[in-house]
Amino acid sequence: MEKYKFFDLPEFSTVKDILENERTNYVITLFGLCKILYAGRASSIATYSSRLITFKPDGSVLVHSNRKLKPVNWQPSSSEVKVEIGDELKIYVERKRPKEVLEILMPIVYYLSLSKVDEGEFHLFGSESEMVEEVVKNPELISRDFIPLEREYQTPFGKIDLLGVTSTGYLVLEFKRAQAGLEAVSQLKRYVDYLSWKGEKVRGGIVAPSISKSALKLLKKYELEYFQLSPKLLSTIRLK
Amino acid sequence: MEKYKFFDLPEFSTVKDILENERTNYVITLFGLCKILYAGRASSIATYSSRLITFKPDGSVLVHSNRKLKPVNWQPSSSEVKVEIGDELKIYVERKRPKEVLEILMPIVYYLSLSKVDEGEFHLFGSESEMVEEVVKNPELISRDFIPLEREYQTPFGKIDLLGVTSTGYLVLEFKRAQAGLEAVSQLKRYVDYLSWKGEKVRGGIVAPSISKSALKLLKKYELEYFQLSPKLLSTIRLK
DNA sequence: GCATAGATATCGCGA
DNA sequence: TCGCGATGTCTATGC
Repeated sequence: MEKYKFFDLPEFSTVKDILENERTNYVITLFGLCKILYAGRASSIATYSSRLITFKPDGSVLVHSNRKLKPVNWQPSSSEVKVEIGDELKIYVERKRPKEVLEILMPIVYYLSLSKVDEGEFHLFGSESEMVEEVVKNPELISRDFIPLEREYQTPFGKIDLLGVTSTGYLVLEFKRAQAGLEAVSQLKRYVDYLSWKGEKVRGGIVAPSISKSALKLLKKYELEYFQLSPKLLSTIRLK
Repeated sequence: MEKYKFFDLPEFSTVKDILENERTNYVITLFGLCKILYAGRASSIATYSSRLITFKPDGSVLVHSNRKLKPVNWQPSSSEVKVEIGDELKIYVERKRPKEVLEILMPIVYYLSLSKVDEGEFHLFGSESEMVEEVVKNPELISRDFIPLEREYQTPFGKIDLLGVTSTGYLVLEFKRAQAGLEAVSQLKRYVDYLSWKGEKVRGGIVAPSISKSALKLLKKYELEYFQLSPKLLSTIRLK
């Protein structure tokens, strides 16, 4: 199988044939004029304009304009693609659950390319779960008397990142890899409320590299605590 | 200016020249073998693999594998691109704040394309703010005695979607365009707590098309309310 | 520039 | 399948 193929100003029939028969083998890119209708969880219209459209083997579809990271329109993986030929090329991308349809109308396709794209290996460092691991290994990062009990402790109102005990009772820890905001405090409060309702003696703390001023204010109103800790990045990758 | 250009197995010098001189005019797509290092808010390594790399005029960069919607690596708009030629082609994409670097190493570029992509018009229907508008116009959707006072009412602990009054006092409404979960309840509780601390008589309600079981349970624990309402989609766009 | 919250969020995980 | 929460979330908006 070739690494890639390229079609200059392809006929509609060529595009239809390729989208129907090669979609699961190649990443297919169309560049052309298109109008896009979307209906599903929301609905949208994108008027005729030159855009780049990408179809992936898993059924993902992305429609990109000339700016920003996010596509103008899209369809997540496990979508089905159907093509009809009329005055325009009509491409329907349908997703079953939730039921959503993307309708791509193209009066002209400037080019089409097929690329044999692979998955490759990928490793990320500096996630929230790595911070939790760090504290489990070194509980004294929180306090001298902190003993971790359970990660991802299930409550009826969500999972506690790390539940432990100190000399004064339970300690609920909510971790954030970036600055903690109001949302983090509300989330922690929810878990602490639950244990309190159960009659437990419980404290709660946010573990994050920083916390916003209003989040800190709210934290204090709720009588919760803040522990400063940053995620560890991979030492071999460095900013110049 | 041409609508697009295509280069089969371009020399490194050609890729460098184009990335340096045409990046603000065209959306540039590279298909080739690449290894990717990222360092910034987190850090990551993506091992050598065939991927599609897109550079947009605003500085956005996307690296796509063969599956899923989200790029493997990326850099948001306002990033700078630098190219160096050695044994491999080295592309550095740097973002100032937060300081982040993407390092793309390519032993081979299979093809390069330049596409004159436009922005186009875009309209979306069915957002949360449309639901708020609907309730402001028809307050009886909430209750006979509900009078809306202010949208996006600022508190020190976040914005209230819609603040109003009923015969029993203030009513804080938190809207969700999709099913409300625990997070929505915690958010609402935060606003209600604030007004309570101020000494106001206040009720709170979630306005959403549905609510999860545990969220409903938490809502009742907190003595908050639920109002069923769905976002309106554009009637001219219909699922078949 | 900072913070807050929405999003067709997407995605992975666990029950 | 559903629900929940992290995400290098991104993005728009208001202060």
